[in-house]
Amino acid sequence: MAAQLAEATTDPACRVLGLRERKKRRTRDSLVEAAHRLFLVHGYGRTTVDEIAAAVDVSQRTFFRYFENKEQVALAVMADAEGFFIECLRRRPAEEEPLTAMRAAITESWRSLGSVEHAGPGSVTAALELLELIESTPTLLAAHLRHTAEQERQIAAILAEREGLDPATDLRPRLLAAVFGAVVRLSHLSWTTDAAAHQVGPDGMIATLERHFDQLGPALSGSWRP
Amino acid sequence: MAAQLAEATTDPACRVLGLRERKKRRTRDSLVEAAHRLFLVHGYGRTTVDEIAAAVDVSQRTFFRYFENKEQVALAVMADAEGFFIECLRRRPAEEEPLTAMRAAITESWRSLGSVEHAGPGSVTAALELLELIESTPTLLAAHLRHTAEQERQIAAILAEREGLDPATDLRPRLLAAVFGAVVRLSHLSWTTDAAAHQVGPDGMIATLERHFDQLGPALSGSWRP
DNA sequence: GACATTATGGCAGTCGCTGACATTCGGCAA
DNA sequence: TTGCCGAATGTCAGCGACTGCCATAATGTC
Repeated sequence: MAAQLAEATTDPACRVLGLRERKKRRTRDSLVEAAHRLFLVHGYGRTTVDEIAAAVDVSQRTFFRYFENKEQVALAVMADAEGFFIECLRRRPAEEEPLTAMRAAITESWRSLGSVEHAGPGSVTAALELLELIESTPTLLAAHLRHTAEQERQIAAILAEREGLDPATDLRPRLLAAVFGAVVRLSHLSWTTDAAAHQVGPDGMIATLERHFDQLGPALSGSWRP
Repeated sequence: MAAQLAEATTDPACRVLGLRERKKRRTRDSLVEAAHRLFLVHGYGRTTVDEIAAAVDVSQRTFFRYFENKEQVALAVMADAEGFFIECLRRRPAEEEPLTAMRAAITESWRSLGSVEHAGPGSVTAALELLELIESTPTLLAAHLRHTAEQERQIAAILAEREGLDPATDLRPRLLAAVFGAVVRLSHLSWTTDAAAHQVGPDGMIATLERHFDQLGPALSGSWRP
C-alpha cells in the first residue's frame, strides 16, 4: 500500500528493526511530510484529514491511529525538536547556572538542526515555515501553547533536580522555566515576523534568541527611562 | 474581575437599551450560566452544545450565533475579567514603574471581584471552579493560553505607550508582558492545586500572586544554591 | 397599522473523530 | 514451505462540532 518516497530505509538503525517497524515509521514520516506540504499550499483549515490520508494512500482511520488529531501531525516535528532540547538540557554540566544551561541547550539544539543537510522536514527553512504556519493558525497556536506549557513542567523538574530542590515547594524552577518559555516564544514570533532577518542556517534564529535573552534583565529592572 | 454582567438587568444603563438588546444580553448570560453549570457537573467533554442550548430553550444554531465555538462560552467570563484588568492597568498613574503598575492592576482586579457579593458567575468561588475546569480540560487550556497570548500583546502595547517606546523596536515591553503572563498563569495553577490555600474572597489569590511575583527576582538571579 | 430590520429556527451537509468488526500482513516456528 | 498468532489496516456506522441557506417570527420605526 505505502510505496513511499521516504528514504528511511537507509537509516542504519532501521536494519535492526523488523519490516513491520520500518513500515510504520515510513508511513508516519510520509503522513507528516504530506500534511506539511498540503498545509503550506492550501492552508491548515482548508486541508482535510481525508486528503492527507489519500496522499499517502492510507485510510482516514489509519491516520487517526498514528496521530490523536489533526493538530498533532502538524506539531509532530516541533515535538521532536523539543524532545531534543530536553536531552541537550539534561546533558549540560551540573555546575552551570540554570538560565545559562538553558540558553546553551537551546543554542545547541538549533545548531545541530542546521547541521542536517537534507532539505526535508527538520531543516531550518522547514522550521521557519512551520513556525509561520503555527503562528498564523489559531487552532495550531493554541495546541502548540498547550504543548509548550506541558514541556515547561518537564523543564522545571529538570532544573529542580539539578539544583536539588523540591519543585512542589520552591517556586523558582517553575518560574524560570515559564520565563524561559516566554522568551523562546517571543523569539519565534520575532523570527517569523522579521522576514528580513532570515539568514540561511540556524544563525538567524540563534541571534534572535540571544537578543531576547539579553533584554530580559533590562525588561525586568525597574524603570526603563534613562 | 469584571463588574459583572449577571446584574445586567438591574444595570441602569440597560434601561436605555431597547428590549431587543436586553433580551440578547439575557440569553447570552443564560447560556454562559447554563454552560458552566453543565460543565462543572458532567465535565466539558461530556456536555454537548445541544444540551446547553436546550437548557436555555434555544436552538443550537442560535448558540453558535452568540459564541464562535464551545470553548468561548466557557471562557467568556475569563475574557470579561481580562478586559477589566486591562482597564485597571490603563488607569494606573504614569509615574509607576511597569511591573509595579501591573502588580497593582491585577490585585485591584481581584479585589473588585471580591466586592461583588452575589454567588453567580463572577464570584471568587466561581472563578476558582472555572480555573480548575480550564486547567483540567486540555481543549480549554489550549484556547485559554491562546487568548492569553493575544492579551499579552495588548499589555505590551500599553506598557510601550506608557513609557513612550516603540513596541516594534524595543523588546522590553513584550518581554515584560510575557513574563507577567507567565507569573499569572503559574499563580492560577498554584491556586487551583493547593486547595488548602482557598480563603474566602480574593485574598487567597492575591497572596498567591504576591508570592510568585516575589520569587521572580530570585528565580532569575544566577545561582539558587546558598 | 405597514414596513424594514434583525433575531431565531430548522435543515442539510461537511469535517473531525471513535468504536466495532472483518481482513490482511509480518513474524515465527514446525 | 506451511501454518498459526498477533499486529496493522480497512470498512462502516455514528456522534458531535460547526456552517450556509432560507423561512419565520419578533422588534423597532414611521
